[in-house]
Amino acid sequence: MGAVKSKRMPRAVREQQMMDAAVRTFGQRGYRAASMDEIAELAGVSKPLVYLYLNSKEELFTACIQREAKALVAAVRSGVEPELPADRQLWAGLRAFFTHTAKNPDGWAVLHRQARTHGEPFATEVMVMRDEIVAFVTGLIGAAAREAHRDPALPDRDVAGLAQALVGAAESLAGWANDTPGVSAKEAAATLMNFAWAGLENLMHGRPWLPPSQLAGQR
Amino acid sequence: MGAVKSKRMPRAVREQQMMDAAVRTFGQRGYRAASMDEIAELAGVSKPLVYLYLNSKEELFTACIQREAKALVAAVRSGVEPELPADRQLWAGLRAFFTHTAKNPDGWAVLHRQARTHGEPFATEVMVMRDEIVAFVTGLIGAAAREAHRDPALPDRDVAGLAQALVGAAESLAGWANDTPGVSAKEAAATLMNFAWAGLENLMHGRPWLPPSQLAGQR
Amino acid sequence: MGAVKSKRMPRAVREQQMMDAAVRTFGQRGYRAASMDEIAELAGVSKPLVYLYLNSKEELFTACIQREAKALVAAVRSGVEPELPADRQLWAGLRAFFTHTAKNPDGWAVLHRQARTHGEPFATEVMVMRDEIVAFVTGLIGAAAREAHRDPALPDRDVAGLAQALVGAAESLAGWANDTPGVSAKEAAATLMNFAWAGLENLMHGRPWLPPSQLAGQR
Amino acid sequence: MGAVKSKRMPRAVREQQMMDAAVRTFGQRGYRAASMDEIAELAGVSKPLVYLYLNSKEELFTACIQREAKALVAAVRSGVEPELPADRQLWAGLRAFFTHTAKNPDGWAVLHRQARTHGEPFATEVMVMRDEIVAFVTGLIGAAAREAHRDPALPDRDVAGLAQALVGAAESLAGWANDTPGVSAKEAAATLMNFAWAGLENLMHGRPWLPPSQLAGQR
DNA sequence: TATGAATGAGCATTCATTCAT
DNA sequence: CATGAATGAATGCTCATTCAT
Repeated sequence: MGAVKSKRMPRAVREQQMMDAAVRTFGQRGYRAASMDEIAELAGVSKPLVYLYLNSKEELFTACIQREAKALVAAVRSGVEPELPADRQLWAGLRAFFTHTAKNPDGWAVLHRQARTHGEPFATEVMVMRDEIVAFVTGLIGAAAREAHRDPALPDRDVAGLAQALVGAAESLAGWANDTPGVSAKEAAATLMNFAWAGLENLMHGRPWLPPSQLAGQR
Repeated sequence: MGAVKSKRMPRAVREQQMMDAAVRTFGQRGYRAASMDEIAELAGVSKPLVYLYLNSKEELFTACIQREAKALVAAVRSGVEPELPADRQLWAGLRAFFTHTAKNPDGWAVLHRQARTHGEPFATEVMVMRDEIVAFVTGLIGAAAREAHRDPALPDRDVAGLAQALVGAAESLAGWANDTPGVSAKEAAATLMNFAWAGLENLMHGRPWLPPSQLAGQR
Repeated sequence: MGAVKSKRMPRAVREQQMMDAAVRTFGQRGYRAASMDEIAELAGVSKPLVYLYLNSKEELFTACIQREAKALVAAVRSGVEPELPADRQLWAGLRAFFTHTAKNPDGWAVLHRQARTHGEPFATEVMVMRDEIVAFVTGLIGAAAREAHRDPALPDRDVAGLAQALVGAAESLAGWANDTPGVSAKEAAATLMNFAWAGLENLMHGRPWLPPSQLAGQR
Repeated sequence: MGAVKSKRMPRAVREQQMMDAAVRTFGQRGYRAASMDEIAELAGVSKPLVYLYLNSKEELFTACIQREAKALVAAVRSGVEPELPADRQLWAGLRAFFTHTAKNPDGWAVLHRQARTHGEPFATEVMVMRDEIVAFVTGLIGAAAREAHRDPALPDRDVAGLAQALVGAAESLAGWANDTPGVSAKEAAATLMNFAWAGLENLMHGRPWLPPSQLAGQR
């Protein structure tokens, strides 16, 4: 199960082993509670080698964040076919997302829990990736709205808020699916589609929910 | 700006000062990175006094979690009138929630980010509170479904998933509203209602979104 | 069993309560490990009062040593009748000694274990008392030697060494008797008399044990 | 006087240096009063290195106790020739004992004063060694009793008490010899043999000292 | 007489980080 | 390429001691 301990491996391989160990340790213990000793031991190398390759705890953590972020974005992207209608794209993206986070719980913990918890400069790293995903979702919602021939279009600001809500719900459900035995990636995706898409459709077709004070005039 | 440094205060007062400082420090730095020295200094007292009153870092953190959880639940409760229809109850609850988290960003950070990130025994404390809120939302969705004379009723399991998604989205939007200048509590609440309620209504009236493979037969 | 907690007691009484608590705590925990908090609590008073009456931990410990030393010497003295022959005086003294140490294990622990373990200035306090007892025993041995019409007399230096050995053996047996269930004061005293007196008699009558190198000429 | 401060020594050597420093510090100050800072400084290393090699203050103290106990037992053992008659074995053992304690006053203080004073788990460590020595002495007394064709034999319980007294006297004399200038190991051993052996011989030949109440019938 | 409130100083322990080989 | 040896700088926690009432 553990990596076979062998000497003289190429640098790239060793680096990946170290980062595997680091992601696991950071994901489970958190940034502060993870010790370089533990990471080095788990990676099967000496501590100075970790420093030789990755310079410092901070850089190591940053490298982990970047690697995991890249992997997550790649997974979502590779699940989506841009030709399909918006809801099927979203459905595919969510399934890829929940599948990836379920298969990489430590990586997901690093991105979602640890990186955002331990302040600058780590939070920024994740924000870049998150914004990329938010932009993708924003694009989908906009496209759907256009498909629905909605006129006037949903204000950009509203679209942004909805995308944030959707991505937030997805993040939260990912944690829930990982922590709740018996919840599959597909089920989590379906729950979210049910929760979100029908609501989005109503919006797109000009049937928003309105606060009570505005009920009189508009509903 | 800071409280006037005065000596010899009754224990109850000092304890609140210490916990204020602790919530702020824990919320911003995280459990591990926060030092008792910093907390004591921010509270304007010496470290031994913090230990005399609050015993240990762990107990102090737990006390913070409990105080903030109680305050949040109380805020949401006091915003809701149980006589109103389900959507207006939810609307009121969300406004109270976003208002409270906006006014207590550090308390919210302690509950949402730090407590859940730093493992047992802290996570459990928050779970109790969170489950209470999830149960409240679950009740609302169930009530709404009954009001809509839905038959057959939404399966319990689906309701649970939806409640999780809604609460998760709310938690995420709270962070977003806190971090994005110009987003008011009311706006966040409206975004979430729009996102969630219309979708819930579709579900309640038996119009779920269905994955592509089932489209042929069911839609 | 514990002291009844009542306010406004005369100083002398309070002081004794504090010293009782202190002797017990010092005896069981040791000088360093005993905390003023624990002593004050055990005495049923507040810490500042302990300081008001006894000034400092060091003075408190010294006071304990002196009180217990006085009590021990008084106990031994009161058990001895100076008219009796030397062996019966010693026998009476030893019984009184073992009886007292058995009834005051904490006091004895303070004197024998703690005071001598924690360096100056405490060791000196005990030495004064110990030397008094050694002098008493030295006197007895000398008297016995004269009774035996020993001529030439035992050299003073030998007598001193023997007294040291006897007192040391007594101290050690006191600990042994306290720690070994079922060993009475009388039994400990008898063991020591058997061990010591017969040997002393041989010496007094000019039949010393001699090291091997001197055997040829003297035995 | 002090060892030349040199860096980069093999672990085994450094460990001995640390334990030398620890024995000295613990012996003079006591377990609680000794600080790891002081030990590290005396050993000429930094504190983390002490922890790296010896894990904790408690383990360090235990390691000291075990090292010193082993050394003391080895010293006594190597001084004894099992072929000799009992009194000469005892004489040889005592000389070895007093010689060793005189050469290692701090080690002896650790074993005799500090370890037994500071409760579990340290006291147990010393007890093991002490019981070994008591057993050795018990064996000698028993052998001597048989050599003396004593019949009926001395009861086991009496032999045990005598061995305790002898070992206790030896321990006490070791402290006395260390603290009293001009008392050699040989002298201390001779004093104890004089004090003890002649008395033992009386016992072995059936001439015990009896308490006054029993004099009438038995002497 | 008696105490609740408060602290300066110290201690065991840990950790990220660097040399010398 | 790889590591055993080593440390400066915190950090959680405790304790003897004092002050204001």
